[in-house]
Amino acid sequence: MSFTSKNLNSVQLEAVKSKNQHILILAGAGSGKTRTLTYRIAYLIHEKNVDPSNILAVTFTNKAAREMKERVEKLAKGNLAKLWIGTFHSMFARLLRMEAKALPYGSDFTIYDSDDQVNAIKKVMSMLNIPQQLHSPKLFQARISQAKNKMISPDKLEVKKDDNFDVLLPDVFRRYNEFLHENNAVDFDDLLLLPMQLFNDHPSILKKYHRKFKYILVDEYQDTNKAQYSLIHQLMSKNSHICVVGDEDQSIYRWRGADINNILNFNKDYPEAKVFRLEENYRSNKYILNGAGALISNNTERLGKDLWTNRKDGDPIILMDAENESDEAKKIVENIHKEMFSKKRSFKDIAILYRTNAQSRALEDELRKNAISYAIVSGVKFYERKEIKDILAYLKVITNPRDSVSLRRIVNFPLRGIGETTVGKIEKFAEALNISLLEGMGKVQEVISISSGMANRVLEFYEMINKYQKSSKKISAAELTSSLTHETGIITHLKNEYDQYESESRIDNVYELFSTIEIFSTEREQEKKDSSLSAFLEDVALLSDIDSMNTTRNSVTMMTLHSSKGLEFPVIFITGMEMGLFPLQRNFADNSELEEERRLLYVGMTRAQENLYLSYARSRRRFNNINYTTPSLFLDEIPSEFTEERLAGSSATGKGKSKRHTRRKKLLEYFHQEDESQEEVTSYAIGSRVYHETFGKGEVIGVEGQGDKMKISIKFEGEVYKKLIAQYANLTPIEISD
DNA sequence: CTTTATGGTTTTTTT
DNA sequence: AACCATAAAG
Repeated sequence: MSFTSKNLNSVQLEAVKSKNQHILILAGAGSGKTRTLTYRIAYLIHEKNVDPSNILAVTFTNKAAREMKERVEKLAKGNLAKLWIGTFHSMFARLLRMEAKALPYGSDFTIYDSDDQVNAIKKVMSMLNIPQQLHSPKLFQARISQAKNKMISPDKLEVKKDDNFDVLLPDVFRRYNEFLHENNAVDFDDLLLLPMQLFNDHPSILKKYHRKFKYILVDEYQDTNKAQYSLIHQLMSKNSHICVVGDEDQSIYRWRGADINNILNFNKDYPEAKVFRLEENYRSNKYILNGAGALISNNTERLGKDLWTNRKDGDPIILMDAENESDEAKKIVENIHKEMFSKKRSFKDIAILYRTNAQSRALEDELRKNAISYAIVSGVKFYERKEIKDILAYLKVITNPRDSVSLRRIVNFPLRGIGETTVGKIEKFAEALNISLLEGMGKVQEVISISSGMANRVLEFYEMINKYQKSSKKISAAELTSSLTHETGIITHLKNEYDQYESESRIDNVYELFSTIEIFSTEREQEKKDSSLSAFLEDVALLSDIDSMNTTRNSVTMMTLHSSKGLEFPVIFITGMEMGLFPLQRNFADNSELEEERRLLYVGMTRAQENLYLSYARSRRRFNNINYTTPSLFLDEIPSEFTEERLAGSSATGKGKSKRHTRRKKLLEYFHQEDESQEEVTSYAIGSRVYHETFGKGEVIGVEGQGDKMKISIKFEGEVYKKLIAQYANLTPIEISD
C-alpha cells in the first residue's frame, strides 16, 4: 500500500490519515507539503471511498494542478474526471460558466487580461474626460484590482479628498465595471468576486455546492487574498472538511493582496482544527538550509519554525562578485561549465533566478555565446506577442461579439482603411441605439456622416466576422483560426512588415498557435470536456508563466524568483544581489515590504538542492545608465559559516572572509545617502502653483514617487496637462497671492 | 480621413 | 518590443 511510512514520514502520514474535520499543515520549504496534500487526496478517494466529485483542490498554478492530478491518479487508480483541481481562477471561471444562467453575463464571457483591462480603463477615462497625460491608466487598473482583491466596492473606497487621482478613482472604478458588463467581459478579480455575488443572490446554488464540495483542500494558503479567503469560507458548510497547507515564510504576493493573516488566523476560524508541522527538509543541504534559515530569522512577522535535515554537509553557499552584469553572466557560465564537468550535471539541473525580468537580457547573451541551451519562463510571453494577441482578438470577437476592446484592436488590423474617426462615429451611433459596436458596424450605412465607400469597407469586415461566427459551430477551432489568419491577410502582413528573420519567427509563432489550438481541442475531446473556442481562450487567459515551462528539453531554466516558487533544482544561481535591485529600491522604506523581499530571497535559496550561488555586480546598467551598486544587505544576513566567498579582489577562495564589517559600513553609507537625497529635493504640495520655462504657469495636481524619481503632474494654463520629473523640470514655485 | 515615420517612454514581482 | 503622441504626406 502507498499510505505507509515507506513513502511518508510520521507527521506527513498522520496528516494524510487524519480524521479531523479541519486541518492546518504548516510546512517549511522542501518538507513535502505538496506530497502530503497529494497523498491526502489520494487517500480520501482510495481508502475512504470519497467520490472525486466531492473534492475541490486549489493549487497556485495550473502546472501544480496538473502534476498533482497525475500523481493522485497513480495512487488512487480511480477515474478522476470529476475531481475539481486547479487554480482559484480556473476553478471559479468554470463554475461561473456552468451557472451562467443565473448571472448577468452570457456563458461566453471574455476574460480580460491586464492589457485588455488597461484598454478598457482608457476608454472609460475618455468617457469621463480624464486626459491620459494627467493620470496613467495603468495606475487606475492597479488600484482597482487592489480594491477588488480586498473586496472594497467603489462606494467604500477610502479616498484622500485633496488628491485628484483619488477623487476620480471611484467614478472610474464604477464605470469600468459597467463597461466590462456591457462587453460581456470579466477581469481576473471578477472571477473571484462574481461567484460570491452569485452565492449571495442564489442561496439554492450555494446549497448545491455545499453539498458537492465535502472536502476542500488549498495549497499555498499563505498567498490567498481576502477574496479567495472569503470564497472558500463561503463554500464551507457545517459538514464540509477543509485542509490548508502553507508556510508564512514563503508569502511573496502581498503586493497582490495576499493576506498572511489568513494562515496565521486559521485556528481562529476553525478552533477545533488540528495543526501539523512539517519541519524536516528533504531538499537542500545543510549549508543552504541553515543559511536560508538564518536569513529569514531576521523577519519579525512570522510564527517561526525550525527546519532541519538529515543530509550530509555538502557544499557551502558560494558568493560571487562581478564587475558588471555581463561579467556576472560570464562567471555564471564558467560555473555552469564547472558544475557540468566536475559534477556531471546537465543543463536541466540548473536554474538562474533574478528579481526582475529585465535582468535576463545580459544572461541570455552570454548563454547564447557559449551555446548553452536555455529556456526562459516567460520573458516576453508567447501569448503577449503582438501577432498572437491580434489573432486571439479575432477569436474573442467571434466568441463574444460584445467585446469591443478586442473589436477595436482588429477592426483596422491588418490595415483596411477604417480609422479611429470612423470607429468613433459608429460607436456614437451604436450607443444611441443601445446596440453593441459590432452590431453598429452591421448598420453602418445608416450613419449619415460616413461615406458609402467607407461604409462598404466596414460592412465587408462585418460580414467576414459574421461568416466566422457561423462557421465556428461547424469547423474545428484550429481550422477556423488558420483560415481566418490567411483570409484577413495577417500572414501576408507579417511577411511584408518585418525583415526576413523577424517575419519568419513571427509566422512560426502563428503556426505554433494553430498547433496549440489543435492539441487543445483533441485533448479536451478525449477527456470529453469543453473543447470550444471559448474554452481555449479561457485556458489561455488563465495560463501562468510557469504553466508553459518546458520540462522535456534539456536546458538551463531562467525565471524570476516569483516564478520559482514550488520548484526545485540541484543547482541555483541567484543574480543581482544588490541594494536597490534586491531588495528593490521602492521596498526599502517600509519594513513589511523589506520583509517580503527577504521572504522572496528565502524562497529562491530554498529551491536549491546541492549548490547555491549568489552573485552581485559592482555596477549595473539599468534604464540605459550605469549605476554603481552596493551589495545587498541580505548577503550580510547569511552567516559566513555557511558561505564561501569568491571575490574578484581577494585571491582565490577563502572561507569566511572578514569583509563583513566593511560591507556593513558601506551599507550604512548607502542608507545615509538615500536619506540625504530625499531631504534635498523640494516638495511640491498639491494645489501649489509653479512656473515652467516652456509651459508657463500651472497648478500642481499630483505628486508620485520620491527623490530623483519624483514626478509632478501639473495643469498648465489652457488645459495643458503634463507629468514632469521634478529633478529635470526646473520648476519655480509661485506665491499663492499671484 | 487615414497612413506612415519618428522619437520618446516604458518595468517589480503576476492570476 | 510595444505602445503612445505628433506631424506631415497621400
